[in-house]
This record gives sequence, C-alpha cells and structure tokens, in this order.
Amino acid sequence: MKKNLWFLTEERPKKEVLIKVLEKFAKDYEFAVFIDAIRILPILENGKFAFKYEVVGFRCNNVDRVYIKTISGNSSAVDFLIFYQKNEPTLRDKPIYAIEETKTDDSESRNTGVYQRAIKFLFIQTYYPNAKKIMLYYLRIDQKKVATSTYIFGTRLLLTLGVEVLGKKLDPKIFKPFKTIDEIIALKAGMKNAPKGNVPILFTKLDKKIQISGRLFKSGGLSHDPNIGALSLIAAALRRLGWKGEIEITRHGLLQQHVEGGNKFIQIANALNISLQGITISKAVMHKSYWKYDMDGEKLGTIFIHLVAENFTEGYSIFENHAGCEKGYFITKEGKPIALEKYSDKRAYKAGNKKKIISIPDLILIDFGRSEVIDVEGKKYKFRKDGIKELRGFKDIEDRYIKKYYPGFEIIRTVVLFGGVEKKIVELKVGFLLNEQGDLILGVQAPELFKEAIKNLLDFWA
DNA sequence: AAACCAGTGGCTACATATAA
DNA sequence: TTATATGTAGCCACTGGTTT
Repeated sequence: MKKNLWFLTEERPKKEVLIKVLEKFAKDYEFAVFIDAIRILPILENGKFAFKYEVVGFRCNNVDRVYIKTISGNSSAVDFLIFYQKNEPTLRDKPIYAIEETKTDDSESRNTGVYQRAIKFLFIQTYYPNAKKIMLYYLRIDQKKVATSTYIFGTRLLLTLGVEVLGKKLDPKIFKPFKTIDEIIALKAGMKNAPKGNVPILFTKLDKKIQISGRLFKSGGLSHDPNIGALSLIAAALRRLGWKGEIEITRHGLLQQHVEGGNKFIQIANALNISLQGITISKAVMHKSYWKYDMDGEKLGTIFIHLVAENFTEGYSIFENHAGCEKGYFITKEGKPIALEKYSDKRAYKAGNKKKIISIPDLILIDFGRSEVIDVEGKKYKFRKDGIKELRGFKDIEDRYIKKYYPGFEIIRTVVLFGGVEKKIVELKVGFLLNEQGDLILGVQAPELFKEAIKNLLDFWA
C-alpha cells in the first residue's frame, strides 16, 4: 500500500519550498523522483472545498499523492510538518520533518537570521523528538559571501542540536556541531564585544554553574524574541553536551512580575532547568498538542483565492502578505522583487503622524489579459466591515508601486472573506467568500479573474 | 564598512473587560 | 445576554546606534 506525503503548514504553500522538500525527501529515502511543473490544486467534493490541496506535476514510485492542509500551532511552532503515511495526519501521528523557513540572510539581520526562531526547534524536540529538524533558507537575495560570527555561532549551536540547514551553502570546515562546552564558550569569548550600553551574551563557567548574561526584558515584559531564542538555544546545546549543573541567566532585566505568565521562554526554562538570577521561575507546562487543523483564520480565504488564481488562470501574485508580518516583495513586470517602503513620510510618522504608514493589502494579483491589478484584503466573515474600510487605505501603495510598475492597468480593490455559513454576499466590495462549509461564493462585482478562476476550478472537478 | 545587540513595526489570535 | 473594546502574546522582518 503506497503512502502519501502530507504537508501541514501555517502559511501559503510555495512551489519552491515544496520542490526543495520533495528533493530532500527523495534523497533521504533514496527514492527516485521526477519533478515536472508543480501545480497545487484545491480539492473539491460535491462542489465544495474540502480544505485540502493536492500537489501534482511530479512522479515518485514510493509516493501515491502529496496533500497540503492548513494548520495552526499551539505554541512556538515550525512552519511545516511533513508526514509520510497513508491517512490524513492526526495528533497521534509523528512527522518525519519539522521545517522552519526564513527569507533572512545574515547580511540583513543576525538577530532574525539565526537566533530569533531557534526556540522552535526546542519545542518540536519535546513533542516529536524523532522528527528531522530543518532550517530552510529561501533567500531572495544573494547569500552573504563571508558568514558573520553571530551566524556561525548560532548555526553551530543549531547543528549541535541536530538541526539541518537547507538552502544555503555552508563551508563544512566552519559549520560543524560543537563537541564540548568549552568550545562554545571559547568561540563566543572570541567574538567582538557588544556596543556600550548593550547587554552582551557572555559566559561565566563556575564549578557547578554556568552563567550567561543576556537581556530578556523588552517593552514591559519577557518578550525579547531574539534573545529568548539565543539564550534557550545556548542552554539546550549545553544540556545536549552533558552539562548537569545550573544554567543561570544574568543581566536579563526582568522583575518577578514579568515572569508570571508562563510564556514560551518560561516553558523552555522549565524543560531545560534554566534559572533567572534573582527571580523564581514558576512551573509552566506546555500545551497538550503541538498543532491543530486551522478552520478559523482569515488566511484560509486569501490563500485559497491566491492558489486558485495562480493554478487555474494566467494571473498570479505580485505581492503577498498572508501572514501579516511576513517579509513581502513587490514583483515588477520583469519579475524583479523589490522591498516596499514602510512609510510615505518617515519623519512625520516618527513624529507621531500614524497616517504616514503605507497600508498594504494581504495580496495583490495581476490579470494581464484584462490589464487589471487586484488589491485583495482578507478578513474573517464577521469582520467584513473592517475589510471594506481598509480598502480605502491603499492609495499610497497604488500611487507608488502599482501605477509606476504597471502603468495603464486598472486597479480594483476587493475583500476576500473566510468563515460563517452564509451562502450569498450582500456587500458589493466583497469579491469572494469561502465559508466554513467550503462553499465558494463570488460577489456580484467580483473581479473577472476571480470568476474565471472559480469557473475553471469547478470545470476541472466536473 | 562591518558587525554587535536593542529596539521598532504591523499584523493575528485570544482572553478578558466593558458597553449596549 | 450579546456585541464591542482593550490588552497581551506571539509572529517575522527591519532599522538604529555604537564599536571595532
């Protein structure tokens, strides 16, 4: 009986990522795989979306089908969980891969390129210790020629925990797991000092205690993401290399009242037995389950329309921001990605004029045939009025980018909704609704691209 | 100029408080 | 009782100031 591959993800599945993972899977399992042109098809049952996508356009004798489903994590969860089994994964099943993806190279940010999300691999370790942990770089810029010390330090810590790095070329002579605790301490001690006024990450090794200095306080609480990642990563590596004594964080900047919540760092501190100088850490337990199928988020709607448009019409996305904070690029006619400015007038914004920020849609689609650009704002059904209101704010991005790079195109603004049980749309500004039963509902004034996409999808399954 | 760490920004989800 | 407002946690990426 052939098995299926299941991609469970919090984001929009990207073809480039799917291909990388398929190749990695084939290599690890020594399967032959032939990848043609990947296509992602929403699966319909009785004309309704089954909240499941199928990936086609490749061949592998050991894989029957490849499915994608949208999930959301309960704690600090990785971006993709991959299962290799016949049936749809449940919480009792074990993934073969846990993959965290980033677009950040260390030339852009040391903090986010390596430290910030390391904690995710510590969480996955406690839930699924046998899943292969992968840090996947999906760089849109050239990789930095010479790696920074911080990047080398952080990556070697990840390697020490058994994390594999994909999508980057790493010199195996430099990037290797640490073998001893002293090696970790020595490498950090040899790095450049932190600027004055900052709290440096430094080790003090005593007989029965290793102290690590590092700031954890940020904006009123324990929320300094990069250092939460860095310090828990270091502690995990020390434990992995056999340190049984105390691990104490110093100069963290926290007061007792800041640690009462049991946030992700406190959970990991419990699991790894980390202490905070001068503070008692409360008992905190991790969430019972690592993930759940997402049947709630607005992204279900925008991801659906995005994939239908791209796979069933000639249209495609020139900008996307499904996750709200994901790094987004605007794609020009020539296919060149450009980073968007955040403010129309930065000085005025910093001075307090919050209107000077450039509002961005969740998705921008291009319809070359009809010379239309479609700004899409995604919302949950019950918040549809907010979505309609937000459509008014897209003048800046249209003036600065769309009109400049796509002159002569008509710009359409529309709202895409997910949720509810309604079977019709009243509001003219709503172009498409995917309700929670999987009904596909077009608005009266839906963009032609939407109509074409849904028609082709229905025809495909008819 | 490169590289260090701190801080900011914008979004969602969720829990709780307050108003209708 | 229900709808709306508010606050916190979390997510991911980028910017800023300072030192080397």
